[in-house]
Amino acid sequence: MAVGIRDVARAAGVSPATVSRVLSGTPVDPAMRDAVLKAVETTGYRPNLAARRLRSRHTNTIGLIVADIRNPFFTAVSRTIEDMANRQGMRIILCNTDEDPAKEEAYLGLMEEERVTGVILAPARSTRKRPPRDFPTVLIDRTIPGEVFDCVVLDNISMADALVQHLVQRGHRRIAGLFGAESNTGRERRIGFEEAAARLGIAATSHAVPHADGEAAQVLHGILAGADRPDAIVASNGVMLLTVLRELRVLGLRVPGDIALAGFDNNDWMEFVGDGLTVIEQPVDEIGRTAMTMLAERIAHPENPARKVVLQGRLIVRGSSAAVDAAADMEAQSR
Amino acid sequence: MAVGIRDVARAAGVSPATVSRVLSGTPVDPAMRDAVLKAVETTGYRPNLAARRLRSRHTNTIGLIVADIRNPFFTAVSRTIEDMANRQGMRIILCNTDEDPAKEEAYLGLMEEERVTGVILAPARSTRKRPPRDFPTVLIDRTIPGEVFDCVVLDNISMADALVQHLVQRGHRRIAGLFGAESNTGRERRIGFEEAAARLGIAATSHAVPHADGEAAQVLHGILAGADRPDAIVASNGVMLLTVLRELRVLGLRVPGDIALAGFDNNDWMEFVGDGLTVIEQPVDEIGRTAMTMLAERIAHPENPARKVVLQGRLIVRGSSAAVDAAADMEAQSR
DNA sequence: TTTAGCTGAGAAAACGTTTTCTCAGTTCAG
DNA sequence: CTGAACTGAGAAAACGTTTTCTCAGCTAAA
Repeated sequence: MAVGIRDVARAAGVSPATVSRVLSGTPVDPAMRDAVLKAVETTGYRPNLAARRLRSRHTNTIGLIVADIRNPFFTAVSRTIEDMANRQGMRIILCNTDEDPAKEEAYLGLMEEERVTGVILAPARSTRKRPPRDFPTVLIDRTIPGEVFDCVVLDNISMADALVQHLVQRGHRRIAGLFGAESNTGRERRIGFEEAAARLGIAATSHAVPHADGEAAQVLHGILAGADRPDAIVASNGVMLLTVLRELRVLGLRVPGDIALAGFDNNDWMEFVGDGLTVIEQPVDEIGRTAMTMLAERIAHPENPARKVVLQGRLIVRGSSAAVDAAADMEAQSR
Repeated sequence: MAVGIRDVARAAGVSPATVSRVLSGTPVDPAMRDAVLKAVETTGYRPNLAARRLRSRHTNTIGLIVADIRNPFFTAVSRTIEDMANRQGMRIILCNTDEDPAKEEAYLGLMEEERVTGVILAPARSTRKRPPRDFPTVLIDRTIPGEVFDCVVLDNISMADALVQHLVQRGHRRIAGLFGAESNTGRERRIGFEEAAARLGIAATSHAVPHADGEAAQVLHGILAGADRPDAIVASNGVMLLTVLRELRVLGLRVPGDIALAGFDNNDWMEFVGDGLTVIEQPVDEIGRTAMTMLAERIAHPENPARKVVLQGRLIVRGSSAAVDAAADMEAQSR
């Protein structure tokens, strides 16, 4: 029933080894080559990848482990990675951890059983220590505290700083920042936020927002309904930004009329809420490409020291006074 | 170096076959069982999935082929599918076709080489004929014209109808519909749109919008800048909806003040643009679950006739007059 | 007690490739 | 012209499992 390499060999009048050689590009007598290719055609032969992987000991498979593919940041990075992998004849196995270290652990174990060529991992928030594995790994989005690892991350401190700077430039003086406390990403953004506020001498307060959605709204309610309401909010990630929007609507506050709002991660709809949301856009494409490249280099040179690549994001200014800001920027620069 | 099943067998003082039996749950003497499990522990044994797949002839892998994982509809469905698959000990291979039939074809070929257990496929727009494959397949989102196949799709006609009905109920009388002409999904939604308009006796015009983004904007411009501008627009999918929003902003038209806008596919940000966008929400979770279930049934009963499952969406009414509508609905129902 | 049937575990085959080994036929230097 | 080195393709081994085969030791029926 199923046609194997020996059937092709028989049809072409050669040995299975020769068929294998033709298929893998090893130089072979042209006449034989043609006969084999024709036999492949007529028999409808399809190589069995499981057998190939078992014998050849490379799987051409990379594992991609993220918290949740529905997070647009991960979606975008995944897409770039899948594209690159496909072009290199590689397969992607996609895994969602839901920020659960146990699930992450289970998937990493699975990757070992798959004998993957490598793994690109966005660690769960609370991952503390990465047990050494048998495969090369590149971290994206987050690092693991105290561990030196190949990773490609955003320059969170600078980007948060840029956001504050922008808001101050727009005239805001009472800025509240909402940050996740459990990931290094959230912590770094908070540092950048606080440093910028201190440097610019404004009254900014940063808050650690619990991950549970209900609690986040509660914290937020306290901030917004309090005595001196901030005139601008910085949200540390996409989920938080939506939570803020929801709470603002509950309180009947308009953006940007009553309060300004800025955040991280750009999405195609952001130009349409209010007068447009100002955000830091992550270089998702570059992150994906860099991760794949680093993985390839790690595979080629297992003994090289770990590298940390820190990429810059892009401030996307939106809103009614965008033109004004641009003018101010130019003026500032010409000085 | 690498520890195999024979190493475990040696450590446990049993034969490799027994180790295999323990691991696969075949009943085995409890004492031996414990010895094997301990040996697995101490040796750090990890089964080699390639070998297991080769010998056992099932891969526990399902292929998931979509146009673009960045489309939130596919993202959501993928997530559900990955979850279910994981729970059943199955792996997912993710493929993006970019609506390119050649890429789709290549990926289907790849799935054969992987000897996948089955495939869940969202056909490319222009896929006309599906060559028979060696694996069970379930289609999602779109069908293939003239082919009878297991598939799970939205009741596009009814849903488009519901959208028109809703807009008319809100007092709109000149509705323009924008539909993709190349997919059966777009065509069905157009039919529902036109049927509803005819039945309700309103002046609705439906347009086939080319896929290329530039052209779409151009067509749209013609519609919106024309003599009698429609008072409501129905966008057949998420991409088109964003194109409309963009064009409306270019023309300085406000939603819903100057013109109403409704569409397909619900997203978490839609409550924040204008007074909220009214859409048909697809039952993404149910689509994913159904697809997986159908795949399992197809595998169990290869000879059963193909089934087409048509699911209903949910009309999510948003916007300033939502309360008014709800009242109107209740009144209508009490009659 | 004898023996037919059953049970459970080890031995060996099998899965479909790639890779190593081998060897006949060539080439080329001395 | 001889023989050493090379070339290219077939034969056979190997990859790490699961499954089939086999057989010793039991159980239970006659």
